[in-house]
Amino acid sequence: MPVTLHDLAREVGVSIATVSRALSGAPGVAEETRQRVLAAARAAHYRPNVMAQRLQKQRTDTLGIIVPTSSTRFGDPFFGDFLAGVGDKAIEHEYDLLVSTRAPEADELHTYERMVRERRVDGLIVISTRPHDERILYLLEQNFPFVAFGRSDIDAEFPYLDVDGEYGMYHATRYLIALGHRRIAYISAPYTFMYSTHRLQGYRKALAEHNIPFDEQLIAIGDLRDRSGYNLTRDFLSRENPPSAIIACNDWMASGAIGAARDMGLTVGQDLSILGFDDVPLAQIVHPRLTTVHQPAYEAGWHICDMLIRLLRQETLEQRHVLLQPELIVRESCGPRATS
Amino acid sequence: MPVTLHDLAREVGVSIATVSRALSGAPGVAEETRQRVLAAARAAHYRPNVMAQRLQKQRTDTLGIIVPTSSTRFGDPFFGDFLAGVGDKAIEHEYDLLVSTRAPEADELHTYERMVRERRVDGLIVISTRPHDERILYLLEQNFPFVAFGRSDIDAEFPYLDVDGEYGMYHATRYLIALGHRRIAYISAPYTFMYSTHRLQGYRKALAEHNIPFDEQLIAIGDLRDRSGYNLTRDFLSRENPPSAIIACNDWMASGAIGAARDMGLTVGQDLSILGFDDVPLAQIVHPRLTTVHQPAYEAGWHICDMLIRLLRQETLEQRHVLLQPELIVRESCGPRATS
DNA sequence: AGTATAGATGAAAACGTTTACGATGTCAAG
DNA sequence: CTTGACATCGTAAACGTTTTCATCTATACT
Repeated sequence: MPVTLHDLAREVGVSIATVSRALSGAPGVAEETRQRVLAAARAAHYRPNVMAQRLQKQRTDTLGIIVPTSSTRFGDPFFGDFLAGVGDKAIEHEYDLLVSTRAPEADELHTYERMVRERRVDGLIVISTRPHDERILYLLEQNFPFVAFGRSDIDAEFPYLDVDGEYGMYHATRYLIALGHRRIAYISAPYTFMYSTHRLQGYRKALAEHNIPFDEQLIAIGDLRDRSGYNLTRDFLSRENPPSAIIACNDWMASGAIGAARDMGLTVGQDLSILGFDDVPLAQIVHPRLTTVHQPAYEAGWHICDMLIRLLRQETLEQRHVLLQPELIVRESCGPRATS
Repeated sequence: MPVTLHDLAREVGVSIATVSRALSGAPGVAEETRQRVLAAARAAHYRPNVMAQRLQKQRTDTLGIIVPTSSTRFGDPFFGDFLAGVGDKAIEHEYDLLVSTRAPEADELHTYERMVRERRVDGLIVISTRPHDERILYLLEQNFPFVAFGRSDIDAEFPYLDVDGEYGMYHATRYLIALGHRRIAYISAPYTFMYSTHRLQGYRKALAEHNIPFDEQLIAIGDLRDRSGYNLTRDFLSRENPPSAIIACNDWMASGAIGAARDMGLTVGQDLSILGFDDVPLAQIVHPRLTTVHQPAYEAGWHICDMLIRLLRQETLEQRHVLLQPELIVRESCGPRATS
């Protein structure tokens, strides 16, 4: 039913080859003919069949991203912003964006194979990288174009963009130290995320620089949700020698920590300092407003997508490894150590 | 380079038609041949070229959803959850999910045309419906399969799933009235969203039932962000006869309202009652925890996607119009009217 | 006038599938 | 032995493009 090149060709009285050339702007067609074709196309509301184009061109003009919905990550506004950045960039260059949630029961690599082997997409964006990331190893092995959001510790080079978690945590920790804190608890993200390690590094580096011994007891691992921030904070605060400050690996856990402190009768920002990571909108809503490390989610998505598109177009990337330096946003949840 | 049907055919010594039949499970191929083909396919790691299949079948096996990134909606975790529900359902039935952000400068309908006329997707999910929704009119006119999240006021029937905002607001308002409140301010969403009207209806209905006159002065329109909730609340509270309760059309504005009340020295839940809508994770984090109307975002996305797939498979929908009744979640942000 | 050249066009192959149709072979019933 | 039914398989068309190559015409040059 929809109008095809063939229809237009018959209409105008030329061959489909000429129509194709006229519409694509290819050289080798008389200006007068081109105008006739364009007029006919407009009149008939012609639109190309993209599937036919894709089969012919052996390109899908589609980018893919696979997100685990089971994890906490999808409901996180950080992710929504990231995706918005990716999407805006993609459409700017007329790429489609295929978002696939990972079927929970299925093997994760199976989802990647589906994308790669069945040629559903031209390139992939890999998010929340992990140590020894098998997805990256697979894509490298298949020689499939991708850009990762985050680094990994595998023994191979690949293009990525990452927010420098070590840098961010280093400065956050220094900030707390400058405020007089010495016992700073740290609520980490699970070590299955590569960034956990980096951020912890920054924390340790700042401590070391100020000759504060690293205390294993002050490290806890949360699940990124506010509930675990709450529980772990209650745990920390009920010890005999409680910390005077707590750093959480994301704003949700930090917000949970604020709730715990409040429930235990402490004034956050005075009796206890709490510092987050991400700077999601929530950070400005909780009371007191959260001092945190800002991750430019939208920009990161935008930039990664840009890198991937350049990769696909064979343009040389000026930088295959981008490390963004996050900024510490000082609000009200941290203060000088209470002199008790 | 990748292996095709043709390669397999040559390998096994049969025609590509037989190979195709064997792989697809179609009848008319000897069991012994089928096994040989399957073995060869496995050995060669054969995967079909989906673009070729799509061109041939005239189906894309892809669902589309278009999201405006400029609006506040994308960063909203509500939307992330919704999308997760859609994505999980889609992959369950082996559909791809195409997520397109609307190019901000471009005409919105242009994005829909791209999807429909160029046959990028088999069906669409239309979100945040509006009064006289031109997108719906367009899809109806093109006879293109879609399911809407939300109703509209246009003069035509179409399949949708909606959360009954009138029901939700009606019960929320009744709840406040039962607590003794009479002057209940209402921070609406912009009327460009269809649900704004419904929710306001529920509010008015509850008032009318209790013979409380509707006061235009108590209605304000926010932009869904916490900032506007904050500003409008300060505005309400600085009047000579301030309301004793405030309903906001989403949790973000409600959270902003909580901040404003706090800044003005009021204790939320005692001096002032605040009620939200959506029940995003934030609602449990703010202090006091927000009494709000729960919208099942994930389930809604899941269900809508299910409806769309059934539509595409020509199965008859048991219900073309689904109205979910949201539940009031009572927490701590509302209390009896202060007897001053 | 003859010929080289450039520009415009069409025929046809190709992309990798699915499927309608026809051909072949086998076997049982008449 | 003939006939029909059935199972199996191959041929070829189709899906709607893009692109290579050959053809044709008109112009310009010798």
